[in-house]
Formats: sequence, C-alpha cells, structure tokens
Amino acid sequence: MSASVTSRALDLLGAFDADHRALTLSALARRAGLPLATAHRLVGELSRWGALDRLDSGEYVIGRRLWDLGLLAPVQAGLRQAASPFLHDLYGATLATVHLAVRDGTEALYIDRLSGHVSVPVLSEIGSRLPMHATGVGKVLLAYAPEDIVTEVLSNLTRVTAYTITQPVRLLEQIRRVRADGYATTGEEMSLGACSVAVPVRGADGEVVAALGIVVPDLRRVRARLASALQVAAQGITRTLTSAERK
Amino acid sequence: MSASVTSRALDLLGAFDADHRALTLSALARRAGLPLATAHRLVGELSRWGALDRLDSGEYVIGRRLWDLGLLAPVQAGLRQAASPFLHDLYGATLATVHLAVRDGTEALYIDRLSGHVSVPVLSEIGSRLPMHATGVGKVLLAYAPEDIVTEVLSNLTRVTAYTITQPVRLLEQIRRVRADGYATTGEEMSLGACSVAVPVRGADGEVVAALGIVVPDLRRVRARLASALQVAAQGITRTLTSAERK
DNA sequence: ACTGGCCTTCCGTTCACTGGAAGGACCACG
DNA sequence: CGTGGTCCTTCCAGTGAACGGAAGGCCAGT
Repeated sequence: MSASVTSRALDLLGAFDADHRALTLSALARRAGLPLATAHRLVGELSRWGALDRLDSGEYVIGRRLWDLGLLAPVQAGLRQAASPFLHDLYGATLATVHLAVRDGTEALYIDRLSGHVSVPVLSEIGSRLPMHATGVGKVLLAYAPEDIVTEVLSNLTRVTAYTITQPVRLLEQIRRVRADGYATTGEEMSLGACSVAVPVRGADGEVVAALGIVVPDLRRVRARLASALQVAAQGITRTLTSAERK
Repeated sequence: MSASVTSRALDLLGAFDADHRALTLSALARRAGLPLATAHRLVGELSRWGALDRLDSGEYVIGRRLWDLGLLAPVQAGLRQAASPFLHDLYGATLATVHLAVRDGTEALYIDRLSGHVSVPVLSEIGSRLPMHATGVGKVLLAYAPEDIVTEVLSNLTRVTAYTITQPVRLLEQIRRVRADGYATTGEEMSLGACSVAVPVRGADGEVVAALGIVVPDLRRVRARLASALQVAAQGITRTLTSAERK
C-alpha cells in the first residue's frame, strides 16, 4: 500500500507511458489508483510546478519542465552529446539507421537513433527498450554484462521472428564470438528484412558503456566495412568522452 | 513558504540544472532549502521510484525514469519525431548546424539540433533557451507570437554581440519582413562568425508550431538557396504532422 | 586524536493531507 | 426539457503521515 504523498504523486506521473501521453484527470486517477479528489489536488500542484501541462482539451500531458529535467539524466547528458556527431557522420556515410544503446537491466535501451527516409524501417524509438538477444546492440551489451544478467537473459529467450536465437548454448557461443571479434551481427532476428552490425563503446576506464549499431537490409557484402566504420566511430566517442572528463 | 510535501519533492528536483547535474544529499538539501533530514527522506523515496539515481560516489543524479517521462512530453513527442528525418536530410545536404526550436515564453527553446564536426560552432544545445531577438529561429517564432509576447520581448532587447539588434523599431521592421518573405536571417547577432536562416513550421491548422533554422559562417551566396531548402523541409514536416494526426 | 565534512536513523509533536460528499458544467439521448 | 451520463471542482473535519532536531556513525584531512 503506497501511503506517502510523494509516492502518490509519482504514481500519477507513472500513469503516463508511450501509449498514454495525454490523460484526463479521471483517467489519471484511475490509472494511478487514487481517489479523484486526491488526484485532483496533486495534479494541480504538479501542473503549477510545470511537471504536467494541461491542454486546451482538458487533458494532462508531461510538461516542459520534466522534459528539461530528463535531459539532465546522465544516460544521455554525457554519452549522447559525445556520440551525436559520430552518429551523424555514420548516418551521412551510409544513410542507414544508426543506433546508440545502453543496457538497462536485461534490456537494451535506445538512447539515440538516426534514420532518414531511405533507411530500413525498424521498431526502435528513442527511449524504447528491446530484448538483448535479438538485436545487434543488445548482443554487444550482453557480451560485456555481469554474469548474473547474462544468466537471467539466457533463461528467457523469447522468440520474435523465425530467426531469433532461442537456444542458450547458441547465444553463449555468439557472445564469445562478439568478445573475440569486437563486433556483433544479427540477421532478421528482431524483424524480417533487417540485419545489423554493432560494436561496443568504451568509457574512459575501458569498460563498455554503450553499444553503437547500424541496421541494413542485407549484410553480405558490407559486414566487414560496416564493422570497421563503427569501430572507428566508437573510438572517436571514447576519445571525446575521456577528453571531456579530464578538465 | 512552500509547505506541501509535493512541492518540497519538486523543489528537490528543481535543484538540478545544467550546471548541477550531480549533487550530494547535503547540496540538494541546501539548494532546495530543506532540512537535511527531510531531504534525506524525500530523496530516498524519489530514488526508490527511479526519479533519481545514486552514483557510486554517493551523488544523486536525475534517473532514467524521469528521462523516459521527459520523452513523452508533447514538446518533443510529435514534433520532433516528425521533424527528425527532415533535419537529417538538411544536415546531409549542407553539413551545417540545423536547429528545431519552439517558443517558450519569451525565449526560443531548442528541441533538436544536429551538428557534425565540420559545422560552425554554436551555443545552442538541445534543451537550452536563447533570446528570440538574436537568433534566426527566434525571429521567426516572434513574428508569429501573440501581441503581448512581442511587446515584452521588444522592451528587453539585450545586447549580445556588436551586431545584435537592440532598437525595437528595427526589430519590428524585421518581423514584418519575416511575415512577408516567409523566412528570417541573422548576421552575427548572437555569436560572431555565425549567420543563420530560419523558416516557420506550421501545424495541421496552419498555425506556426516551431521554427527550423540553419547556421552557416556566411550568408552571401547561399541565402536564397538555404531559404528554399528550409521551406521544403518545413513543408514536409507539416505534411507528416497532419497525416499522423488523422488516423 | 580531533575537527569538519558527509550520511543515516530515531521518535514525539503537529499540521498538511485525506477523500466522501455535494455541486456545477457539459453532452447526448428520448 | 427533463434525465442520466460523463467530466471537473470545491469543501471541511478527522487523523495519520510528514516533520526536523538531535544523536550517532563514517571517512578524510591535519
């Protein structure tokens, strides 16, 4: 039972998600499990502060001030800024979809994505989470994740397409390959018609902080070329990160 | 006197800004104006929920969950997604810094920015606010802003560089030109060595919802070409916005 | 060993939060 | 033009959650 005021307020914020970006007061109260009167008072306070905005229609949405705050989160602050120009360079050179992802628990969290009009359509959006075993960036992140996370992921390999790897042994084998080769690949394991290459991005101390990936319709001719292009970009990101740190 | 629990919790969140991305408990309490014990309790609750994360160093930072929430804000959700591919196209064609901004009160709020390694260095960051009278996107937003906002801005034209426009009459004249021509320009009014062109982006109902701008070192040869490229992109964004709405 | 910074926990007092109830605005329907 | 259905807003007395001073623990510097 959540009794504290703060937790109730947070429950209200938590009522918003990608499928519920705008909610009426009653919907908010319902989703947060609060009495209407209580929700009303709290929501009032939240919008006065700018955490929520009220639309002309009367619906509430996440406010600008929270958007601002979110930008300060370290997930994005350092990493994303450092990586941004390199993502653009990659995108400019290939016109394919480029991804930057970090590990969030047992999933890959996409913190940046570039894709133009000509790119292969993909599921990922900025802020979305996808399973690690079926994506390029995911496999990279998994290869450098702590033991217990790997175990947990291996025990739950859900099938997404006909090509998704669902046997723990095969995935383990691939993880070993990633560590040896320095890059990971997928072939239509997440969505049909989409293959990917991904490499690790290392921080100042050499630990893997993110994964950089690219999605193309077919790997056959380009695998090696993409892998080295990605590695160059990843190196550049690392350099930017380290030089930004010592100042 | 802020007495409600919620407002105290929000004050804690508000203690973070671009210059204070990581704070110790005591620093947080100090900045939020709360007794240490109180701050401790609230911060504990906030981090349990994921609004704050605690670093190994003991400092608190904005958490992933708030980052997630921020992405749901309408500032960015619709507009930015629709605009993203067009920004890339523009960037790809020019390799100059490309901006997308909306009006936030009397300032221009940058909601997206692309810049590679070769672009002119500029001040703007995603999430930052710059004065409207000294930037290309700002002038566009001002040209379509409500009367009272214009008045307020005109009464406070701070000088940034030697070229900044500080006479209300001259700015008003420029605003008229923007409405007539459909685009705005600046010449080193915000930072030396940087000129810009910007155009309005219209929503489904024809009202101006954002401004799209580009920054280059020199306008002389390219002004007309850039203006029309921007207008094409702005058209495309509008089309995407409208088609996304009726579904 | 001492000083000064942090962080954490405890607990009796008190005051801000609670939420049912009542009222009002709006819409659609018969 | 009532009637039933949304929705939102305001009120207020009772109570339990939040408050914050105080005390104690940890670490680093001197």
